[in-house]
Amino acid sequence: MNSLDPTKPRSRTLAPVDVTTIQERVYQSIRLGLLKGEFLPGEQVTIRGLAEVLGTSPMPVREAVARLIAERAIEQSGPRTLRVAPYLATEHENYIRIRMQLEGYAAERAARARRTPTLIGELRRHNDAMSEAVEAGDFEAALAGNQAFHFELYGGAGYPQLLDIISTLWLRTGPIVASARRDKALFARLFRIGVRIHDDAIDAVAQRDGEAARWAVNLDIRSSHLAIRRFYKQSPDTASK
Amino acid sequence: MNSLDPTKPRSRTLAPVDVTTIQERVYQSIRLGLLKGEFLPGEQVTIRGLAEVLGTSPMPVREAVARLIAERAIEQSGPRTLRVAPYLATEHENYIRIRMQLEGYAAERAARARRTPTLIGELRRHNDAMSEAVEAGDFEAALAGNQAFHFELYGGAGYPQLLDIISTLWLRTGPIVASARRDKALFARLFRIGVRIHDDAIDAVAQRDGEAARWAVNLDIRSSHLAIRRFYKQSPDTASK
DNA sequence: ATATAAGATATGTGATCTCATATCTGTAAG
DNA sequence: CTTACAGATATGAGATCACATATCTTATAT
Repeated sequence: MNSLDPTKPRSRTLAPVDVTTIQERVYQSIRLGLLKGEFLPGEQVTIRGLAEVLGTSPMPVREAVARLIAERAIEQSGPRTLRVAPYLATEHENYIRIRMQLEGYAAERAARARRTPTLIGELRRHNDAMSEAVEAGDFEAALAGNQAFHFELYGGAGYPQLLDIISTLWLRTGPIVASARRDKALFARLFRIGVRIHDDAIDAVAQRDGEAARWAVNLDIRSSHLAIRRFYKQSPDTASK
Repeated sequence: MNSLDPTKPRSRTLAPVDVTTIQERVYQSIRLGLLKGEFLPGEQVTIRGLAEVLGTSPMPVREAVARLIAERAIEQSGPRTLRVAPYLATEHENYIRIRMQLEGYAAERAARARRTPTLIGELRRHNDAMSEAVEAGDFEAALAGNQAFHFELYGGAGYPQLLDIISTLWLRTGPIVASARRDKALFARLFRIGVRIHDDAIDAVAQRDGEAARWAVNLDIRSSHLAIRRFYKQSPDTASK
């Protein structure tokens, strides 16, 4: 009563098939694209266009876009027009302040949490990867490393709900940060500073100093914000339009 | 060249028609229902069912629901099943902590902001309305008054983005708080305490004491949380199921 | 009376079609 | 060469249809 059980076909090496909905995969795909900087702030998108690029029909894209609109990553700029959230100086500054509150809190909690040893190892790993990527000029990898570092840290706080909210904030600021990588020099400088601040954050976690961890993260966010602001000040053409 | 301009028909008393999309109105309607406690935590909903109640086709509801899923107000509990976010003790506790951070911050900023005089008047008005509603036993109005008070206060901080995030958090905890009103006694007690704490918050704003405002709001959230937790502990049948 | 299986129903997902209208394109007039 | 207008195109919104399958009903057999 094993290979003859009709309810469970005899096991072959068939890999389990992906049963997630198309809508879900479309959503994740666009989300990743936003975080990787494959969209410019303010860039117009169309449902049919995305559907064609992703190789599906408009239907699943519509619902994925609806979700992204709810997360304020995409917005309706007119009666029949969708665009990636544009860069608006004061609005962005507001998001930065909120991020400092939330991510600072997450870092503080992570530093004071239990299982810091493994966490520290992971943080070091991500930061090293980021550092190497920056020196190698691989900005895409540096961006990914930076993101991995932050979410590893915040994940250490131990509540998924907080991570979830923070990630939607990254979704909004993602295209803005990522598009600034076109200024190679600025980006390299920004990331080198980032690596050093991350080291401070790691030390803070190692010493279980919540206050210092919060401070380091806030410095990281703030310094990144200043660089971004300068970038958009000198080339405002990619802004709202 | 006034009443003969064909581009602008001569003005009558015709009220401008509502041009918002059905989807948007459906979304707002469900959202309000969630905040007013017209849905129980964990309650199953169907797209076709909502469409019928709202008098539209399933299409607009689908996208509205997609948005609410992104906001974690509705979730998919199975392959083809949607439900209002259920009450889960630890998850709810996490949201409470996040709310204390964010709403405390908003209150602090509001207290330190400029135009406090008019703000204080509005806050008093909402709190009085809430108080009267509680004594009259009109819990729906009390709930609305409480909500109005909080958002008036947070709005005083002066950034819409923060208000936006807080409101999605209320959307998640809304059905949980609202459904607890079935215990009349508990609810009355909870709200009487709330009114007093609001008074403290108003005083803090009047004295521009940011720290005190944060403290008052956090106390309000915490005390509400404790009451809710007790309610669900004594009647866990309405929980996740 | 209970348990099992077959049939019916309900439901989210996806595709396709229609529609009103905003936007683009090209041509002709000034 | 510029401008204005008409036609064509593109786009989001909504409706309808189709489908796979989970869930509920019902009937039958033990």
